[in-house]
Amino acid sequence: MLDKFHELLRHNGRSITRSRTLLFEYLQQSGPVTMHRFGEDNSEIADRASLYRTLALFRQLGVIEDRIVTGRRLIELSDTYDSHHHHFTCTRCGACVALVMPDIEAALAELCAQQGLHSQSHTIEISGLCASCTVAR
Amino acid sequence: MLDKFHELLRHNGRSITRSRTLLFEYLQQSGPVTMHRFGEDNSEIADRASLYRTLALFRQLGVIEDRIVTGRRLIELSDTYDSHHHHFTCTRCGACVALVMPDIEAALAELCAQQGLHSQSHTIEISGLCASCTVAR
DNA sequence: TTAGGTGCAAAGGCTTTGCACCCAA
DNA sequence: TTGGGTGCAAAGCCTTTGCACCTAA
Repeated sequence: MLDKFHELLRHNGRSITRSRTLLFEYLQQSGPVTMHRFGEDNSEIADRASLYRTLALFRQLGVIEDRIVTGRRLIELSDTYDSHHHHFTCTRCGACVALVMPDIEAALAELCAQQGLHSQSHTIEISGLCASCTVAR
Repeated sequence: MLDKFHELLRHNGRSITRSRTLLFEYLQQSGPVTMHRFGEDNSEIADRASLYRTLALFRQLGVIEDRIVTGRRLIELSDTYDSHHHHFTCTRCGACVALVMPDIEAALAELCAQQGLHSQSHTIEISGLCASCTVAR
């Protein structure tokens, strides 16, 4: 994944810098994070202005994507740099479960195709009660 | 829908004011809008501070929801106040197509149920090329 | 060597807050 | 009548920009 990332930078004529590499690695292990958290966790690695510039570059190159989950905006690696999955968020305890759903994704693409739409990417967010909370209620 | 909205306000001990009603009606006919657009379109109806306060109230009462589509944050009525649907956004021309997919939604709920998850709500966002842009390419 | 990248500080914009006045109940 | 709602202006933050210095290639 890191090699792929470096190759992407090279291919786009961008430098492979220490901070870009560290920020990419951070996102790999952090999972979805808020901008606030991202800034706090990486204040040692780069200046705030550079953090914003780096995220802007990552977005432009398709390395990261923004999502809103339960009203909060999150930053996370795009599918190309992380295994493709979706999330179920529990509205009671906040737990987040990863879901893989190849069949449903295929059906979505098919539905689009029927209407002449060429689907390239998608996000699916589900919220509700997780198993423990369903029982606890 | 408007009656339901007024009932919600009453039920929560909030006043039914002219601007709240007008802003609700605006959202009904505008569909998803950016904050920028929302502010511009409603500058005559209320002060900017009131617009923010009204949106905060609408969020708190579950009247509206925020979403990110193609990187932009949009404000729109939640399913309770608008017919439930999802969007396909064209990455080339920005066109937005509403999609209804009852079968896929049922399959999603079923998938969750198999894992002990009780699905309450979901959002599905798809992006790609619309019919015209697929041809134009 | 040099074009792109980064830090620092300042500017810019969006959003929130304080307070006095207004209006729905 | 009166407590919530709104307008106005100021304050707060988050994000971007300008510029000089630094570093990857």
